[in-house]
This record gives sequence, structure tokens and C-alpha cells, in this order.
Amino acid sequence: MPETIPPPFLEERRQAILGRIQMTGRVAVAELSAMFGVSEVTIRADLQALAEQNLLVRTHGGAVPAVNGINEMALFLRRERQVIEKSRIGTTAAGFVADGDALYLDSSSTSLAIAHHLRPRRHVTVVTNSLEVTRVLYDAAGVELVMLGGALQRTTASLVGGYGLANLEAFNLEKGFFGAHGISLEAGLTDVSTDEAAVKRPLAARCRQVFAVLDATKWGRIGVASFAALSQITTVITDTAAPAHLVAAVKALEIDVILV
Amino acid sequence: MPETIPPPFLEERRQAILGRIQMTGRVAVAELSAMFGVSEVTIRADLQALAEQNLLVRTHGGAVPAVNGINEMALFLRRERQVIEKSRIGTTAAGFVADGDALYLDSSSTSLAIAHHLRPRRHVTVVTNSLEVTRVLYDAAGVELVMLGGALQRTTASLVGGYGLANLEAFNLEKGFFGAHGISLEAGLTDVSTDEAAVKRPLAARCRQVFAVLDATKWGRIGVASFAALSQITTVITDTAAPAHLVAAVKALEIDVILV
DNA sequence: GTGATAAAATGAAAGAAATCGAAAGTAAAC
DNA sequence: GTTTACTTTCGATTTCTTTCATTTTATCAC
Repeated sequence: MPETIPPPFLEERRQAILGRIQMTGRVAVAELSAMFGVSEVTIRADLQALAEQNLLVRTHGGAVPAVNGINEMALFLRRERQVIEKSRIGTTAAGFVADGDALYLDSSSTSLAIAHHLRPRRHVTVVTNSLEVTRVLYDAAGVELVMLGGALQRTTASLVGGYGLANLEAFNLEKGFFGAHGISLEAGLTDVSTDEAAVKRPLAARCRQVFAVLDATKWGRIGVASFAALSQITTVITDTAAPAHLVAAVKALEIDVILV
Repeated sequence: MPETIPPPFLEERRQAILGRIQMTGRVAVAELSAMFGVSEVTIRADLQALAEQNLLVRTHGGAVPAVNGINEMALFLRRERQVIEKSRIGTTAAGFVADGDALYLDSSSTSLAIAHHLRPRRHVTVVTNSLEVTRVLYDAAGVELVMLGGALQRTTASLVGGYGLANLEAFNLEKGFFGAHGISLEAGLTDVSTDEAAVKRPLAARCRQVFAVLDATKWGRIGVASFAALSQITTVITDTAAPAHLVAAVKALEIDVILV
């Protein structure tokens, strides 16, 4: 199946090798040799050069992705990727973002999915405390990115603690997207981490429109820390498996509920 | 299919090269030479000039776009690594850090080298505005990491703008390590970026001990923005090629100068 | 486990293409 | 007429790739 169209430049070829190894999880020397129409020796030189940069790990007949301890962060992020791109909730939420908007993305996996969809956008300002969101948008030229400061919470790759919130008033945020551990009539939006909640609480208060993005399993659950009352929410984006009676109760409060 | 109509002016030609590389994902020297009716040497000069502006990446027979990878950031960071681990200045500087210290690392490459050496440490608190430092220390369990917030400056992978500095008083920082574009008797420590300098200035003022870490080429140079006077500096760590007369002048101010 | 065997890796040498440096040529601007 | 900016020509050099002989590694039968 390998195509035989040869990208002649060395850089291109190596880039393509990296792409393929990420995609398929492994590459073979013979396969690449046929694919690019160069000798196996050349491919070996490529693999060696890439291995020296820790971009992959050599094996006998080929190479596998770099699974190095040095780069825990990248690993952590990569693992999520498949999930991210599949998220329908994220896709829908991204549809609410207009060019020119200033918005907040929290450190949930749905925010990450939204971030992926924002990469091709122009003139969007994103405020976040998530390192993953930052990484996804790092090379998105049309996105201005502002990180809230704070102490690194390694389990969520986010920055927490009030350090970054001092002059939140400097930002006028149109829309905020919040994942949550639970949504309930009693406690509103809740999180399991008090630190995370402490960041989200003032942000939820500050965003003109508050979007709650959560899958069906979150309905009726309550985490230890509330960060927004239902009355603060503008729109809930969830999936069709959400419990009908809870959805109805929320709609009764004049909150938009979008089922995808 | 390459047209042979020659846009006569240099700027036009370079603009056209950029346009084409964005469109097709790659350009070849021979192809461009034929297209514009100029020699290949001229095209190479064009490509080199554009590459120096980071508008494209040179390859052997041509060039490819500057930002084509999905993960430009990870690539960018890893590229540096070889250089980093070799830095003797970084190694020496890291020797000044004791367990229990709270310190600031800026977004210079020397700071990155220091960060590498801090990975095995216990009970060290690092405050930084550098995404690269954060990434290096992400999985360093013994290091508590605090990021200053701000707007992402992509060229340096750092966060700038005052957002993160509002409650700097909350931190008691023992040591600060500052790279610089230049060190001089007149202007002290200077940077080429006013944004970067605006972050460093209050931090230099706040750190009990200020370490300037810079190689010999920085002596006598002056960047547009000063961020610390010589009188604020505790220790300078540089290499043995530093100009002797400048080193002597700095020592006369009762500043430690360490040559490695 | 041991050894045979096929596949893969390595090193050296050679060839081709691309690049670089320096001197020289060209053309417009002052 | 001179300056300046740009381009070209022409060797010398570097980079990239291949071939081929040799060594190493993985695998399987025993």
C-alpha cells in the first residue's frame, strides 16, 4: 500500500517518517525504503538521526515512537489525543466561538477538544490555565493565548492557586467553557479538586456566557467543590444519553441544553 | 507548469516564493530558478534570507514551510537539548541551588540548562514564566513549580505581560537566575524584548540573590531594555572568554564573577 | 540453552547534486 | 562618474545517497 511518490527532500522525508510512526505506532526500514524510493541505508541514517533527537526509538527492522521517561508531558498529552478528536461535544462547543471572541478554556478534556478546533481560527483570544490547551494552541498563529499563572498540578496539567487571578478584571471574557465532575440541581457545577474549583469560580463569574460541557455520566453527580450555580449557566452541551428528567429540570430554569 | 514571467524586484520574488511554499508545501531551488529566470545562487540567497527570518526552513535542494508540523512546540524544544546539556554555565549555576530553595528561572537557554540539573532535586520550588522550563520539570516529582501567567510569546516560549506579576509579593524568592542579551557598566543587564524585560525587572528586584548567567559574547552588549542595574547583581556566572577588563570592572563593584 | 540461518546493521569508498565563497559583472540611483 | 544593490560565474567544498563487503542481531530448530 505504500505510495511511491517520493518527497525528495531530506527534511520532508524525516517529517513524513515521524508522522507515520505517530500514526501507525511503528515503521519498518524496508517499508519506508519502498515508500520513498531510497535505499535502506538512507532510511537507517534517517532513523538514526531522529533517534538521536529522541523523536523515536530504534528497533531492529525499524523504529517505534519515543516512549521516553524524559518527556512525560508529551506522553501524557499524546495518550489523550484519540479521545479528543472524537469528542462531538467539543466540536459543537467550538461552533459557538466566533472570530474575534475572547474566551476561557479550563483544563478538562472537552476544553482540549475545543482547542483543537480553534487551531485554524483567526483573531481568537484564549485564556486558560491548562498546559494541554497551551500546547495544542502553541503553533496556532491566529490564536492569542494567555495563561493564568499558578502552581502546577501535575495530575491535570493545570495551574492552580490564586496567583493568576489577581487582575482578572483586566479581561473581558465573552464565553467560558467549563468541564465539570458533576452537574446537579442542588450544587450546580462541581469539581473534585478544590484547587481547580477555586480557579474556575471567579472565571465563571466573570464570563458573560458560561458553557457547561459534559457527557451524560456527569448528570446528578456532585463533587466536593461547587464552582458555579445553575443560574450562572447560559448553555449546557451534553450528549443524548443525559437523563431526561434532569435535562427537563435544567431547561425549566431557562438554560439552553444542547444534546449531541 | 511554472510560469516564466519574471517579477523583477527582489522583494516581489521573495514574496512569491513564500506564497508558493505556503501553497504547495515545498519549493525546489531548480524549480524557482527556472520560474523566475534567475540563477540558482540567487534563489539560494533568497531562501537563506527568508530562513533567517524564520519564514521557512531550508532543506538541501529547496525549502519547506516553517510551521508545518502538528507539534512544532515539542520539536522546537527537543532540538535544543544537545546544546543545553553541554552548558557548563548551567551546571555551575545549578550548584548554587540548595534543597529547600525557592528560585526564579527566566526563559533563557541557560535557565533551561539549570532546570535540567534540578530534575533530581527534592523540595525545590521553581517560579518561572518559561514554558520550556515547565516542560523540563513537569515530571520532576521533587520540584514544586509555579508559573507566572501572561500572554504567550511564541518566539521564546514564554509568558509576558503583567498579568502574572500582580501578587508577586506573595513569593519570597531566595535566588533568581537571569539570562540576558547583554551586560554592561552603563545599562546593567539588558534584553532585546521589552516584554521580557518587563517581567524580569520586578523579579530581579524581588530576589534576594540575583545571578546573571551569560556567555562571553554578552559582555559589553546592550539590548533595548534594561531590567537590572549592576548594583542589584549578586553573582555573575560566565565563561573564561569574557573580556578581562570588563570582568575586573564588575568585580570592583563587589560582585562575584565566576568563570567556568 | 546452543548453534544455524536469514535479515538487518555498519563502515568505507565513490559518485552526484547542492552549496558556499570570492571575484566580477550589471543596472539603476545619486 | 561613482556608489549601491543585486546578480552571476566558477572552482572548491559539503551534503546526501548508493554500493558492496563485513559484522551483528534476531529467530527458529534442536
